[in-house]
Amino acid sequence: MKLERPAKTPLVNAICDAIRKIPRGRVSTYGAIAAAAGYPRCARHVGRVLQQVDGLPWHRVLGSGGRTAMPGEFALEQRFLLESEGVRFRGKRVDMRNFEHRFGKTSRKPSAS
DNA sequence: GCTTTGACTGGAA
DNA sequence: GTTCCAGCCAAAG
Repeated sequence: MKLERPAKTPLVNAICDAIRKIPRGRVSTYGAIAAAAGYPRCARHVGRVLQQVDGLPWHRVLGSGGRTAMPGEFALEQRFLLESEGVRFRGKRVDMRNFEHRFGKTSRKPSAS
């Protein structure tokens, strides 16, 4: 099966790939995805890619600090999907404190400091 | 090739 | 604690 790749540019392709790396039950931020894709200053484009490219877990993508930038209904849809994956919420925001995915970095525990 | 826009970010009110 | 303003960067028209 071929994965849809409407990415005409490496930016879209990189962001698309980065989002696919997010495991289930985990979330990430636009800035983190953009940075993982190689464009740390292009967080805005991450959101644009999510709309252009379908098949991506857009519900796993949040704004900085877990703040959602979307309209109400989309936020509810997103929240429902995340809860289905086991992601907990902290009031109106996602508990990124423990559910933020790290690209390339092994989420190792602070054994020593 | 220039202009407009955008599912963002971070800081200040 | 949340909401508003201004800045950044690349893609689309």
